[in-house]
Amino acid sequence: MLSKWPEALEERRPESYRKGIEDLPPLPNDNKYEVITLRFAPNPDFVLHLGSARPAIIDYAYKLKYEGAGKRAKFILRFEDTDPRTKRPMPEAYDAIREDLRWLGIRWDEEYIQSDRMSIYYDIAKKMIERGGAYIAAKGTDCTPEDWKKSKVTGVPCKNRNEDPSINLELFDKMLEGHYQEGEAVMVIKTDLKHPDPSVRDWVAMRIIDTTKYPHPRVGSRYIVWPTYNFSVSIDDHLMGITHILRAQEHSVNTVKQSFVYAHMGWEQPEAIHFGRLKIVGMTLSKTRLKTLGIKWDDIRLPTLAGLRNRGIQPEAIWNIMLQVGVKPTDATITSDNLFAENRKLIEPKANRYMAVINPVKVIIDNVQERLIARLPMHPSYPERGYREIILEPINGKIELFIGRTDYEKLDKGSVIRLMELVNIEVLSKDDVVMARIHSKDLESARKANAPIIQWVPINGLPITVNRPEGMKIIEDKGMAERAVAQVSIGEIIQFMRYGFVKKTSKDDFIYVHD
RNA sequence: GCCCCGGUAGUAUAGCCCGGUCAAGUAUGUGGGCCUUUCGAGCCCAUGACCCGGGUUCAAAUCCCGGCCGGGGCACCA
Repeated sequence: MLSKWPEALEERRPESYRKGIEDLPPLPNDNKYEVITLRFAPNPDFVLHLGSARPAIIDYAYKLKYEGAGKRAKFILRFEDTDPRTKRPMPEAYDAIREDLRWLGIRWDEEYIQSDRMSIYYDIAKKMIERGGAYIAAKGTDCTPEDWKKSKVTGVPCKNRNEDPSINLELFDKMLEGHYQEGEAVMVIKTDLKHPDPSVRDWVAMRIIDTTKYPHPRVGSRYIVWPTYNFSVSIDDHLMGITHILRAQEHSVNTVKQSFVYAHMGWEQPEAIHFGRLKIVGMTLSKTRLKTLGIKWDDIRLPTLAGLRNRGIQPEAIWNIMLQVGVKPTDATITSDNLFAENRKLIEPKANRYMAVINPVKVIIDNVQERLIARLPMHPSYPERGYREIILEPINGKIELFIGRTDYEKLDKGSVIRLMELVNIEVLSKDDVVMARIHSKDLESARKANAPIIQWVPINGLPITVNRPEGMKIIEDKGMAERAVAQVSIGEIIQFMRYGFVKKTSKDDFIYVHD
């Protein structure tokens, strides 16, 4: 079992994942299938976000679960890009999605792109017509697209529905040859004209898209006849041997629609499991809304995987959330605090501690005779990671340093505070700067005086900027950090004590991860 | 309007198919305590839920009916 884990995950905390995976309910009729085959089928019109990552993680979790139980299992990645007009694929999305999946520790056994498989869909379409499972509604025949639409309301089949397959095959060839413009001809699956759900009645399987006007980013204008979602999915799921389909509730009617393709072709329909919608309070998971924001898809304000990755969220945190939410058909509402709490558990032991102050205010400690030395642990729970020292030399009997604005505001004349690991001071006056004198040195005295313990930065600290997302805004927190922060490598997550976890992005820039 | 699918503590989830062991488990949150030179983590204690009404039954979170509430679908989108 453990050997099946991608290295990225194995390095971290495989036990907890394993536990979550074991707890997943078994898939229906799992004994019936020799190889449990699952697929993740994104539309490459955008990158993955928290909502679209759910089926990917759950599918992959099931693969691991069954492999762990000694059964064969397969995970297939399939790009569904059969609409160059209204859901135009984003050329960068193919690679971006692959990267998102790899970041999640997901590996796929096979990969397909639907726009490469057009001849397969044409082939099956012809077989469907031959078998009398589909017909063409076309301009200039006794069954125009308008007639077909009417037939769904009246229940009276339009003429081509009962025609000999050869007539419909001929019309289909005319579609392929370009005799018809957009909207002038469609191939329709015969279902049930009296079905209680009107959308199930004789639905469109093939339609014409003018790819000279809307070229496909991968195959350009090579094809004008395109399969619809339900048709291409039915075909691919069968041809790829998919045994179980896990998808959102919004697809439940599609299972009904697709059953007619399976019935006409004499194929066995895969098991479908539908789960409810995932909502994150305060974040939109609507692709169309995210796209219209006009900011890049990996921006730290967005709930895209790329955005979360840049923000400093660990892939395991996303796994944990998804496994907790599971596969129930009910909707689930989680908060970003849930995600941050999971992430905190993961980064807390790794992140070393440093001091930084936001909006610095100067403190002058007067009448200091000897130098002061602070010895700070890199991480209080792991003393073996070592310490660093900050030495403050008095100049003319004075030591100057910075504290943060919010701490400054809580001070009054006479307040006693402890500068962490350094000294206890008493405030003498408070103007643009704080004048203070040494009150005592040891921690016990600070406790006795009920002195708050605050972080500080020496006068020669490093200027820093922390970019802190708040809703759709990014707040720039400007401040100073102790010089040891210069040694932190780019990309590393550390904690600025009493402020929060931050990720270093350049010499003096940081991203606020969460508190 | 029509057609599906749901409703267990603040949130998430287990239990429901196969009624009793459920005066409902777990996680997280919240309150309190311990620990700790930040925060967090950790440990201990506490808090808190079966949508409502009928029915079946010796017995209902679990089965049936009705209501209410929520979600989804009703495309030549996926």
